[in-house]
Amino acid sequence: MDDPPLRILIADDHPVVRAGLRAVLETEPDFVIVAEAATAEEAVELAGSGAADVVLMDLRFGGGMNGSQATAAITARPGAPRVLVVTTYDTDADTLPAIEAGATGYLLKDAPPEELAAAVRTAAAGRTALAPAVADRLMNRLRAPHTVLTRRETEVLALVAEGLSNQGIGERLHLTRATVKSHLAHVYAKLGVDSRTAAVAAALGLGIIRR
Amino acid sequence: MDDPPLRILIADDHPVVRAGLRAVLETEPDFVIVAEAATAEEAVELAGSGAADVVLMDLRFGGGMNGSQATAAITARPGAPRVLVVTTYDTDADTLPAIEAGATGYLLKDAPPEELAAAVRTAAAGRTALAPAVADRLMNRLRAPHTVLTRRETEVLALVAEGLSNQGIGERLHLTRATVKSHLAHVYAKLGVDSRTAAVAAALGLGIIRR
DNA sequence: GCCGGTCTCCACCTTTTGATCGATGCCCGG
DNA sequence: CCGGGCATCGATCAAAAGGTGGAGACCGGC
Repeated sequence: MDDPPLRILIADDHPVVRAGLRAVLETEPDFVIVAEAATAEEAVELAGSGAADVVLMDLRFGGGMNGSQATAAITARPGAPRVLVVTTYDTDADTLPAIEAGATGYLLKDAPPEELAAAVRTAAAGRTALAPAVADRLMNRLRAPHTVLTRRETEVLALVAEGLSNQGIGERLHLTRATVKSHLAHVYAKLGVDSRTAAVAAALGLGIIRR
Repeated sequence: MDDPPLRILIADDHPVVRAGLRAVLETEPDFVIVAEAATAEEAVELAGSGAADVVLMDLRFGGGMNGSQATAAITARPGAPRVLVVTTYDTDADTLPAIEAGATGYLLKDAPPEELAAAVRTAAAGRTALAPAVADRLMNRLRAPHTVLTRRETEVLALVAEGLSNQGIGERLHLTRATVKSHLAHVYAKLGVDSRTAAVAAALGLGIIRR
């Protein structure tokens, strides 16, 4: 084993998780943790210096840029390191943007240590490393092509989810009641529902809106 | 420093988090990690053996018993160890049951290592260790004494959150529309809202209904 | 240059919801 | 045994939401 070491950058806002990933990965003799980042911005900066082969990226940071945005920023550059998303969350809302952003893999934090190490090697080699649960969902996604709401529709729907009336939404967005209703009618059609509450429920399930 | 060591049990379904907590806590010379549990059931069993002074408890496990239930099971016994909840989630839906279940403290995983160690000592001494964010919310909770919906009201509200109409809810529960409306009127009053969608939003925030 | 999607708005009509009065029966605790 | 909370229903009325069938303006792509 005289291969060059595999250089890893850990990006997570939780000190405990950083320590955990470090502890798990350092049991592999050819892995070297070259840096840790506590914010997405920091991760982008450190990844840009070319010091790492693989970035382990969390998706949610306390504030500011999120993990998907950071992933996009990192992978956009030539000669960028591979980004392996390691997160707690396993929903469409989280996975899809991360994968679109150019993540090489997506693991869940409940993965056993060996799987984690194996995924890092897979990612370093440029191949995709997906957690089984994530892989499953992606397959389903391909079968049922996904609902795309326009920006305006999503915006209106988000306000519906906050309990506002059409009138209230209109005032908030400087629109008439008619326009709001029009947007909502389109949303209902796309989601296959026929009431605002059902739309909110469906959208929460699909990860179109959050919380 | 010839104090007896402080014996700690780590309960979390994520290997990475267990490794992280272990790594962080082992920097304290008088801390000893006596065991790790990957399920809530395992945690209850290990805590019952009297081998630990403090249990670090996650709230969400993959399946089966959750952390609050495990906390209740552990603290119910005489001579039980202190339970310190350490989790990612910071919502009423998570904190309140845990505290009611007898947790001595509640920390978030983004706490800095020193704070974590300090909290373990505080908990071991039987004093309450709360993350600032959690403490804040508890204060608010005391000011606005909490909403208790009756079983029927909660049941109706849950169906509203699924997008059913009053008529549909009535059919599902074998009630007339009038009864459903009556229950909902009470729900609105208790939650301080005036529409079904707002009620769903509020209830999700308060953890009265889930997902 | 025209087509399609998006965003904006209007009018008319039906259905649903919410608000406000009720009423009855049940059960539990003081 | 009586009050109060709970659960069940009724009726009425105004407001909101949803359905239908439009229209004009903008913009990007073929």
